Amino acid sequence: MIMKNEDKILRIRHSAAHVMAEAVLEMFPDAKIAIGPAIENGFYYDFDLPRSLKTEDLAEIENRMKRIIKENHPFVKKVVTKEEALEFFKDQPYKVELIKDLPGNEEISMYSQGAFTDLCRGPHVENTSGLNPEAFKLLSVAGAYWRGDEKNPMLQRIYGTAWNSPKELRVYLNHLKEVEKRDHRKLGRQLDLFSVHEEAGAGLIYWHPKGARIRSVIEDFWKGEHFKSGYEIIYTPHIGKSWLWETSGHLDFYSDNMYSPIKIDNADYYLKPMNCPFHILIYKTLMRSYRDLPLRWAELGTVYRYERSGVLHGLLRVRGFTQDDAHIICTPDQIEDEILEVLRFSLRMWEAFGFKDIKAYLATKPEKCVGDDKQWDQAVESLKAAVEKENLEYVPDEGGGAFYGPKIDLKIRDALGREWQMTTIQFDFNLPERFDMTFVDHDGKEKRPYMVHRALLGSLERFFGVLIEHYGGAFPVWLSPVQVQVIPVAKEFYEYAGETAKKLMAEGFRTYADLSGNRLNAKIRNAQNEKIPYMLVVGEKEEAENLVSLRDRNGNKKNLIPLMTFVEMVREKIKNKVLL
RNA sequence: GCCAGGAUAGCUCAGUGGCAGAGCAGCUCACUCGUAAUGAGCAGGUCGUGGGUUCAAGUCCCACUUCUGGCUCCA
Repeated sequence: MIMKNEDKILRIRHSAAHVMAEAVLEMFPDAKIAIGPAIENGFYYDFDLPRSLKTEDLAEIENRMKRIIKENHPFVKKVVTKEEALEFFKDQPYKVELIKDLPGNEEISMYSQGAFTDLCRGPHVENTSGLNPEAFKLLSVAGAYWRGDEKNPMLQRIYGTAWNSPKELRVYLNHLKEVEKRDHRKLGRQLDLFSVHEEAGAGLIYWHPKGARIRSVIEDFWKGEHFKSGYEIIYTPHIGKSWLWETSGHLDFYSDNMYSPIKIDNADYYLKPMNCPFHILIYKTLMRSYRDLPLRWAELGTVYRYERSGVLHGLLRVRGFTQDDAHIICTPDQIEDEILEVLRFSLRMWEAFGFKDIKAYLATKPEKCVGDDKQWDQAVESLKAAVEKENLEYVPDEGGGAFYGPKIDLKIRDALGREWQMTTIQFDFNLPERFDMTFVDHDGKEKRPYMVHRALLGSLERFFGVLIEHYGGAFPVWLSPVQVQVIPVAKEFYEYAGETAKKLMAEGFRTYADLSGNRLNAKIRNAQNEKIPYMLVVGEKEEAENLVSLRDRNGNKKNLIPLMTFVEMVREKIKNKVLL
């Protein structure tokens, strides 16, 4: 039998989950088993156990799994009726629930290996010997609600990873190590980029000078690109009275994510969780003609959203963040061009920051929604047309749109192959209605404009987190907080080093001279650890003829070159936004 | 919020009921030192917070805060 590789690895992982369940049942004969699917890179199984598992238990489960694998049990499939299945699993309440929920026409099958039988659609490897006892590893124990619903009991989930060969397992474990090394929280501290202060509030980010330098470069670039692309930039307040949020509907459908109000002069003010209502108020300060549209208004708008304490995560999940937000307000016949242009803009942005692998997710009309079918169709069509024109791979999510409009989300793949959802381009049929936005059309009649909400980078915090991990802290020169470190070989050359740094600063570079008491080797090492792109070593030879000796962070050297040659070279690299 | 595991010097971590430790970073001093750590010395902690058990608590118990890995959700 020939099977595709993907199919084979799924069988291995799914079978590993069954073997794990068998091992756990050996240790806890009264355990209730829930579900155990194959997932990306591995598998898990959920159990209801008499006691909580410790990390040490994983080793024992692993050993039992190895033994079971070596015992060479075939995986045997058996097709049963619903009644037979219910009878067989009568002591397994989770299985009973699953069986009861199976549609009547579906074939019900069970798979057995050795002493273990599970309700399962399959497929599996033919025999436990199809698993390599040295090519899997149990990774962690975690809590997980039965069927992902927090009203249900919490089960214990064991995560594992399984591969074709021990070598593949080693590669994957190394990948995990690399992920850990690049963790933005770790690099954020090592490179002195940002911090979070528990005593001052979780999920709130402090940007240190070096992180803020990067942010400032990002913001400048972002603003420039927006002006070039026909956007205006606006600024709006951080709080708004309850009238605003009642009108927008946020107090009805978004209040779980909003903070309690602040009382000012007997009125309730809320921290903004979104920028849209503010932008709309600006729109409504004038009568708008079709001649004024499209309007493209962007804001680096800082919003605050309540996130449950358990989900906060470094820069990637926070309670206060700055969206690179914009609203496009246009007439129905402008919408297709506008969407295409936003998408192109977004792709240009990602390219500039070094991300090339991008996938689109298109979410269409859900059952419950506002707006009429014609609007939805046109909106979805314009989204589809745009991704197709750009030859972007896209995954449709039928019925996955919000009640107020369809959207495209872009997921970008980073250097480690992980996908991050960043860009969102979202129609809104709700707010124009609620705020009674209008424009005067050719015929002199007031009509409702289309509104599109979009964030390209998503939020600056989250984007920065992804950027740090993508580059492992070694940013391209144009983004590096320090671009050039001037390193004198001994005290007598400190003056020349200082002058050199001053000249570079005058040329617009971010640069320092290392005038510490350290020795040359230590200075190089420090610059290297800070991942500074360029080091200029200066000593007697350099000072005599106004030269510098270049060493980049990859260790490449170019000795005794004129300072201006270096300046021209780096200027080119910055212009082209290359790594080094 | 829920499940599990953590919180000890600025950082990384050791310390299993009996005098709070190490390395790095910091500070001081010495060293004429060419591409990834020069050496010596000094200083640094209410052991996350509050309560309890004990002759004695970093260590055991309870509550809270917060972090990590998940569940749910999302920029």
